[in-house]
Amino acid sequence: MEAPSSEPRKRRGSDKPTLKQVAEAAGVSPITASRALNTPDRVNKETRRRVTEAVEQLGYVPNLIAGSLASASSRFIAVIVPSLANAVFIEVIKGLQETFEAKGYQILLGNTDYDLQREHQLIRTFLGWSCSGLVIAGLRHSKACQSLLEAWNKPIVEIMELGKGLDLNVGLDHREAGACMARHLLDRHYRSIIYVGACMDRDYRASMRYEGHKEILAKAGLEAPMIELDRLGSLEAGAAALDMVLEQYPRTDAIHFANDDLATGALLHAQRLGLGVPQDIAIAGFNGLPLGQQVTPRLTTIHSPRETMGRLAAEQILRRLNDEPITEKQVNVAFRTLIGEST
Amino acid sequence: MEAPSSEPRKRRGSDKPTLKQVAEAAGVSPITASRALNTPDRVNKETRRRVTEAVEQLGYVPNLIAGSLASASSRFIAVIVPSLANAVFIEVIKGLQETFEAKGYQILLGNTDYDLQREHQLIRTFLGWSCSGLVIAGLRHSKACQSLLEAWNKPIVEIMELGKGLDLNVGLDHREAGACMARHLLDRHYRSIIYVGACMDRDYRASMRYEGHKEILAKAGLEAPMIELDRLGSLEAGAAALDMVLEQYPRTDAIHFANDDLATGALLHAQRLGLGVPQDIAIAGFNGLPLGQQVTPRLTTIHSPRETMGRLAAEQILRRLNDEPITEKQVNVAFRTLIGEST
DNA sequence: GTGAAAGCGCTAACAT
DNA sequence: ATGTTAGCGCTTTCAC
Repeated sequence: MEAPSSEPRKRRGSDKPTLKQVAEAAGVSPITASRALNTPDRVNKETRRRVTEAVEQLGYVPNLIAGSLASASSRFIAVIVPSLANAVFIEVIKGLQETFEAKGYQILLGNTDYDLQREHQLIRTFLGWSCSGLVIAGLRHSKACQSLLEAWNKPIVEIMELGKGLDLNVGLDHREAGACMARHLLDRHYRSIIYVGACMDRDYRASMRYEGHKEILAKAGLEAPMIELDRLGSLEAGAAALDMVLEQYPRTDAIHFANDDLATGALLHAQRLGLGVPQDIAIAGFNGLPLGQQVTPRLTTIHSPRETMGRLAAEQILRRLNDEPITEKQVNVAFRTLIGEST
Repeated sequence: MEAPSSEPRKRRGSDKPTLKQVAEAAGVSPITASRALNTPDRVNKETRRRVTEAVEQLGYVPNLIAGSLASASSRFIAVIVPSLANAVFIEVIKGLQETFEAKGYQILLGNTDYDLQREHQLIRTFLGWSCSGLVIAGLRHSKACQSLLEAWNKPIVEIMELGKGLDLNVGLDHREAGACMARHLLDRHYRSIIYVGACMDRDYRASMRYEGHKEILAKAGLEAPMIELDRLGSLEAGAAALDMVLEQYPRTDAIHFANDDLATGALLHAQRLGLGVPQDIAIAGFNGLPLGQQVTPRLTTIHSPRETMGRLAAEQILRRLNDEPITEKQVNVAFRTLIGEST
């Protein structure tokens, strides 16, 4: 028993082994143990062996939090998206995750639910984790967000849409994509073309595509009517949208949907109604999801390289973190038109 | 200018304001500032106001890493899944994410790619972040993993399949699900029934369903042939599988697919081939994805409540973290049979 | 190649 | 309700 003198207070909660204990077991100082684990080349081979052995024997797991505090960097990458319900963002995340994980970075995923307030909150939290970089969907943020990020001198990539942003940018030209599809529909001699979007205040990239669409139709001297659904894109919503179009614009010969979910839903619904696609009505989408390529007729759509976008964004960040030169701060991700039999 | 005496070395890299500076600006001690932010009720209203004001004015963002180190807890939840390519896991993650985010926990997502080695590595890393809890897909882990987790006394939930595991469990009874669909097919008087799975060494839950399927057919005195594809489930793979079945087992009258992707792919392909579903061949799936409910004929399948599973798993962890009683360590998530016109 | 000392920014423990 | 002190476990800085 110890003498009952006034002992200094202690508060180590967990009994997990620390680097200090590993060092003791290996007969070296903590800093050497640290080097043996983090920069093995700068340590004598024999020393290294003894440390590794002590690690094994004690079942030591490095406390990454302590390491991050001491080194003021965390190997976290903040990723902020507006929704997890949308397959598009999921695939982007997949590309990011794979690229970052391979380089030893851990993603911190945040979901704003299309709420700029929430976005700001998330960013504050993530900055608190001393992230090494940030990937965020979209170029539109709240004022507060904007200034928070401007003051933050770590790499930032804004993805999905093309444009000058805070730092780096990887995205596609939605206006041009919309125009591209409109041109295709005109080429096929459709003249009563309607655009159908869903919650375009949130999914404002869909309205960018509509702008491109409208512009092309205007050049051809055509009106560009638009229907906006008040719920997010889904097969069900697409089916409902077709009904609306048939009722409100019975003379329509082609529908340009804001995404493949809507378009495919409409296509399948047309079959249930006994309507011929494209004879009675042509249908086009956007995204190039596998689904649209498996239905008959195959959906005409524009393929957006989502996973690639994630990968490219991650590579840009990694380049910055490794002090490699960045040739272009703005990366225009090409899209590809998939012509099916639905138009 | 200071006297050129031997100053103690300093190393504050970033110039971000610290809690200490906030405290100074507010004219209180750091710990009071800390309390004003973390436990506002334990601080005088006026003091709180001054602190908040200082925070605003300095643009202070709390250093969560330092806080975690000091308090030995991080509000991180580790989530480990075998794949991000599979819609099933995405929806589970969605349920987890929403529930945890609402309570101020941050998910740390790890993807094993069905590699147990990788799983072990991820768990080691995540333990290093002092996670408050862990959610992991599946009951099968490597020996090393198992002992690492047994020694870790924080809440763990193993999800997807039902069974006694390390700690808590939220899952469904795959054997019973497979049996259930087999019974349905027998009720509909199909007798040449084949099971089609994909990479069932990885997706071993599909083979559990096959076991249930086989058992029921055996009771009816029927063989239960099985085809296993060597690539993961997808619409394309389902289409290819249908071709294989037609060639290898031409007398088949029903196919029980391991998942909806395969089943729907086969269903759409049958239409391309001019085969009647279910007259020429019946098709059943598993998962209850929206897709299968939008094709004609609608797919007969079993709906697994994936997002709910995520939510329930999160709630179990939260209960543990809040020291609330856990009534059942094992939660059997009910599935629902969706009878379409494809069988 | 190795080590001693001094912090990283915050909070638990123990006062008052 | 507020303050003082002593860490949390690691890495940086500087010295040998």
